This record gives sequence, structure tokens and C-alpha cells, in this order.
Amino acid sequence: MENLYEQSALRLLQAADEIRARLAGEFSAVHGISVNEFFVLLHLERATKHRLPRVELAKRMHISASTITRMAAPMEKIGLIERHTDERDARLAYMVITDAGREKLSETRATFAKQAGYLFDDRWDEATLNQFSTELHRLVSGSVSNLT
Amino acid sequence: MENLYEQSALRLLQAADEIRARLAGEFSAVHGISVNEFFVLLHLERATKHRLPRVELAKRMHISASTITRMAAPMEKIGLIERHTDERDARLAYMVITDAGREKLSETRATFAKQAGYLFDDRWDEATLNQFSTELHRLVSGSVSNLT
DNA sequence: GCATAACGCTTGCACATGCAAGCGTATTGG
DNA sequence: CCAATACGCTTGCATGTGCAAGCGTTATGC
Repeated sequence: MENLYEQSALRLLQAADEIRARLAGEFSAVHGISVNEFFVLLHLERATKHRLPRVELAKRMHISASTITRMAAPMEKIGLIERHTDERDARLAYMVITDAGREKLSETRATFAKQAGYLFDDRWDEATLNQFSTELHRLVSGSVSNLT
Repeated sequence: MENLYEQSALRLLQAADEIRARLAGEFSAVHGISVNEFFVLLHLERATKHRLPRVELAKRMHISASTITRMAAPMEKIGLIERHTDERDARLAYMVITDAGREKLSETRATFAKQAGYLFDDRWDEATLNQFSTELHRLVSGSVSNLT
């Protein structure tokens, strides 16, 4: 590999694919939601007032607005989120996480944490992991999507 | 964030989403291929004899065999890969990268390297980046999918 | 040897997703 | 004010993807 940036980016993508594939399987089997639905809940819980306009959530998740529209329907149906309108601007349709959504998120995060443990083999020492996490943070800190 | 594994995995996924989204846009606009097609070419070029059975490639890319079948058709049509049969085992259908595929891969890797540079802001010092890359390697080294 | 199982690939179906167009609402410029 | 533009959301269409079933080939166990 000639270029160290290239090598690192490649490894980053592969590591992410790996954990995403594992998460998809277990989320679907254990919690009945997709990885993207998990991220919706996570973004909403951490947003100001626990709500976001659809377009803003789309930007943060790097997906299209139409996908957000279509993900929202079933999540509302099973009560994980609600749709709220803005008093000042009738164009805005906020997505708001419900108590049931928080409960689901909490359960799912336990699975997430477990899989993260597997990924890191539960054997990274804290200093190394801290350093690694800090470097990852440097990669995402400039992004609107940063959750951490 | 309570759990450092959890935090790191989250940042990893977000960083990967970010670069994947950028790559998708530029690959499509400049080279006319998808990120997954790029990975197909990369896996094939680095495989023994520059070829892989469909099932093996599917495993390495964390996607299903049916997706590989469907990706192969248009890539054969435009001459990036060829289909070879195995003399001993008629079940196997190798995907083989062609010279045109290598050419396309080479052009696309230049774009990849450029985007990787943006991701790392072209400002990471070599020691830090080396360390970071080594830690990423630790995450993927046990995987069949490792390309680096 | 032959029946059974395992394997590799493809296909039908359902679902997820992006793009572009369309609709209604808010903002801007004169 | 009002026309033109921008914005947020939804929908039709095309495409990408996984799962399960099916087909042909190879391996296994008796």
C-alpha cells in the first residue's frame, strides 16, 4: 500500500462494514429494528428538545430526505417516535422520540455496547483505546453528524 | 458516553459513513462506478490469480451471494471483469479482473486517495497516522475481508 | 456405487433507498 | 403588497439488496 491515508481509510471502511453487518443481524433478531432506525433514535435523543426536523436528521445521517420520510412511518406506527408540527413554520415536521423509543434505544444500546466489546476483543488497554477514540473523534468532529 | 468501546465504535461508524458518502458521489460522477464496484475490483486484483469465486467475494464484502451475482452482470458487460469456470468443479464461477478493470481501478484509486487525504485533513503527522492505521488493522486483521 | 447431504450459483419476491418532480409554506426583492 | 424564489416534505420511478427456494454439481456415508 503506497499511501498511508489510503490504507487507513480502507481499513476504516472495512472495520465499519464488519461491525455494521454484525449489528444488523443482532438488532434485527433481538430488537426488531434496523441499524438506521437505531441511529434515528440516537440522534433524536441527543438533539436539543429530543427532536429534529426531517431534513436536519437526513443531513446528520448522510441519507436522503425521502428515506427519512419513509423510515418515519413505521417508527411512528409502533410508537418509537411522534410527529410534531412547528407553530411558527408549517413546513417543519419534527420527529420526536417517545418514552417507548427511549426504552427501545436503551435496550438496543446494550446490544451495541456488547458488539463493540467484541469488535475490540475486550482486550484493548484503556490508554490505547482512549487515544484511538480521540483520533476517530478528530475525523468526525467537523461533521454535522457527530453524535459523540 | 459511558462506555469507551461504545463511543469508539460509534465514531468509527460515523467516520465511515462520512467518507463512504463522499466516495459514492465522486465515484459515480467521475468514474461511473459505485463504491461496492470499486471494492469488487480491489478484492479481485489482490486475490490469488486475480480471481475469486462469487461466494468467497460475497463473504469478504459482507454482502449476499445474490448481490454479487447481480453486480457481476453489468461489470462484465462493460468489460471490467470476466467470468471463468473451474476445470475441476463446475459449480464455481470465478470473477476475474480484466486489464480494463485494472485501468478503471487505478483511476478510481487516485480519487480514493484524494478523498482519504481530505478525511485526514492532509495534516496528520506520520507517526500518529501510522499508529492509528495499526490500531485499525488490529480491528480487521482477523477478518476474511481484510484487504490491507 | 448410490442415496443423501452439502455446496455454488441464480431467481422471485419484498423491502430499502436516491433522484427528480410536485405540493404547500415561508422568505425575499422590488 | 405581490411576484419570484427558497425551503421542507412527500411521492413516482428506477435501482440495489437480502432471504428463501430452486437448480445443477460435488462430497459424504453406508
